[in-house]
Amino acid sequence: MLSERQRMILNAIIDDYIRSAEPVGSRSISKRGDVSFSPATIRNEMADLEEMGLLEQPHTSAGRIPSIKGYRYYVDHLVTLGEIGDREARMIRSFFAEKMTHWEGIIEHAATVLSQMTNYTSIVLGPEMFNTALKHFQVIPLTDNSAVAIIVTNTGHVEHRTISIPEGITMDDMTKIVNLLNDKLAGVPFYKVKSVLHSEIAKELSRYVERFEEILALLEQTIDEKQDPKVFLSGASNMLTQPEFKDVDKAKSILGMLEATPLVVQLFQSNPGGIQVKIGTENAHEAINHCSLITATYSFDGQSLGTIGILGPTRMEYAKVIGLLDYLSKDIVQLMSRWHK
Amino acid sequence: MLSERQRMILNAIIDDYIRSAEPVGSRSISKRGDVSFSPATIRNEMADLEEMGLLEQPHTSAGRIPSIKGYRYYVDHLVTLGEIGDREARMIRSFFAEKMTHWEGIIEHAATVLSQMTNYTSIVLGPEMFNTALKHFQVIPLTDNSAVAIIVTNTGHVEHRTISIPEGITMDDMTKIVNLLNDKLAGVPFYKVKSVLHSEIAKELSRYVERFEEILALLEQTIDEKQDPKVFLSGASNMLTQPEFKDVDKAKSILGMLEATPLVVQLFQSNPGGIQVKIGTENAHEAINHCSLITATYSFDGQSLGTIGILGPTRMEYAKVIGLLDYLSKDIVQLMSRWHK
DNA sequence: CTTTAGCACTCGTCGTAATTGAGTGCTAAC
DNA sequence: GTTAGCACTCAATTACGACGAGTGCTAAAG
Repeated sequence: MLSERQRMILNAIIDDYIRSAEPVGSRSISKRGDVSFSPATIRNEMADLEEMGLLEQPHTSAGRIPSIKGYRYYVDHLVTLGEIGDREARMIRSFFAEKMTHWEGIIEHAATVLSQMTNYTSIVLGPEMFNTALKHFQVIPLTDNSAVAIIVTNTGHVEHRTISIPEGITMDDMTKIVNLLNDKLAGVPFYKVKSVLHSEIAKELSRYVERFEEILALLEQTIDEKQDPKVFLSGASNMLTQPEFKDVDKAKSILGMLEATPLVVQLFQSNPGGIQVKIGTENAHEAINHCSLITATYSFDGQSLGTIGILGPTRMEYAKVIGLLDYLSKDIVQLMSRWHK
Repeated sequence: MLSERQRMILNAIIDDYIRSAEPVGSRSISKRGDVSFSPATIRNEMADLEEMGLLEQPHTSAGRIPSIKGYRYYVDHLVTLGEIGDREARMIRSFFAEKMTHWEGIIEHAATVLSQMTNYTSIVLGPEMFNTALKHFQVIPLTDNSAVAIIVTNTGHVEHRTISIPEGITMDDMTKIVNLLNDKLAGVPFYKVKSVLHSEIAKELSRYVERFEEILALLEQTIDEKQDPKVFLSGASNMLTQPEFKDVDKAKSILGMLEATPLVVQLFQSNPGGIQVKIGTENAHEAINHCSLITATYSFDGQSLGTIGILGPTRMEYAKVIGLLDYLSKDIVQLMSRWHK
């Protein structure tokens, strides 16, 4: 348990360090308005805080910097969400003024705006198909032996793939099957599609169409294909602005990791919804052990539409970022429901 | 005009510099097997080459490095396309073994593979809709007042947008219009869509549907919407491997530029098809004045399907990259035609 | 006339040493 | 419990000399 004074000092140190990126000493804390004790007193408290593991010293004769545990305490107990600044308010307003054409577009654009507002990197994860339901399925012939298959989900998400059509299958057969699938599969969530296909549809289909297995297999594969969620990065170069990554090797390992979609997806796992903060080594990947990741999941009507994450150094402006993310998330949900009212 | 010996020396210097990233001196050239003259002789030639603007000296008492003009000469006259290495051959083979589901996917994946093979950054530009023709247009209702509009081009490219449906428009009217549009617009190239809409369709439509203008305006806007081509980056972090960008600021200005889609699109303008090399200041943007960009446009059936660019330092392995790009481009075209045979 | 050996000169790089100063911990006084 | 004073530590900065790679020029050799 921390005393009131200790909390003030911890707060002051973290604030200072977030601003300056340099170890902060007792003197500079003492000179701030809010903690009016002498450097010596503050030094004593600082030693205590260090013993508790909330602060650390890069070397003797340097000031203190917050430890992971220190940041954790700060985020959990100390941070007060800042007001949205003028500049931010303007950016958000113009964000909502733009015309949006896809779900993904909204989230992506939000991420771009966020990375500009914060000077950190933002990461967007597309929606998981898993929980959504099929709305419409269609095959559009392209040439004699190729076609485009299009899948629309109830959230308005669209997937498409080019498929090649086996020799001897007529477009007519294809259409029959696609129609039947639409009848039977509309509204079925994707995780059930496979079983419904086999239990209800296969038999019925056999009456209408010859060689139905072949076509069905093709379509099943088309609908069911697992794929990594789309990952969209914005402001990755902002990472290079941070003094902690002035060392190219560190920067490279982070940027390199961000380019590997599956690794990024891992970072976002265990997402209980709402806003979540992962600090330093709390993150799933070693490359960002000196970073913090703040994530927000946007859902509408109970279905996750995507996740936005802001990645910065552990010394990141938690108050600002959490505030923005929170604010924006409410606005986005509102926008979506107005759109879908 | 260069003498045979000068060309050999220039070639040797550039090769060396590409390998080592360090200014190369007369001695080290002389010690290579292929140019057996004394350092003094080579120094004389080097001074001449410098006078011609093909080489430059970072400072007195350093070796020479190639100038932009030097690289240009090298690329235009000296470079001999290397054979594809074992490792590369294997990667390309496994690339073609994977199952592809969209056009874009092929090009994107090719870019990923290229960036891994070369350790440079690869940039993919999606196809220009402009030249393609409409294959199919469809509107799929989502809720009472929203729908997904889907556009399929004759190249198998799919675009989609969510639109909101004005109060009082029935799905029935919508369907009628969409059907008519499909009849009339199928095969019409996009740059003509707008005029065809107005000249041929508007009048006919007025017979069927009330409030047709409103719907038509909506759909026109949907189909005609200009948008920047998709830009896809791969291996951007490879940039940080290059010793010339160990300075974080330089790296940041490059990566920052790569994140601005319109700027990247500019870089790719003036693309006559085939393989093109832009060296240093020949590039459209200052941020990559120390980079070279090698681009290849992939077309099939006369229509551009996308462009791949490889971005590296001016000191880049031209022979290897041009060779790979050339090789891959032929394979991709072949794959596409087999797919569409 | 071309090529090459020899040599003085330039200038960036590297390693070492000296200096500086921010910050601490401890002790003793308030 | 708080604070002033002081000795001590250690990273960062600066200064300096040695080193060496590489050049340009001159004069001799082919």
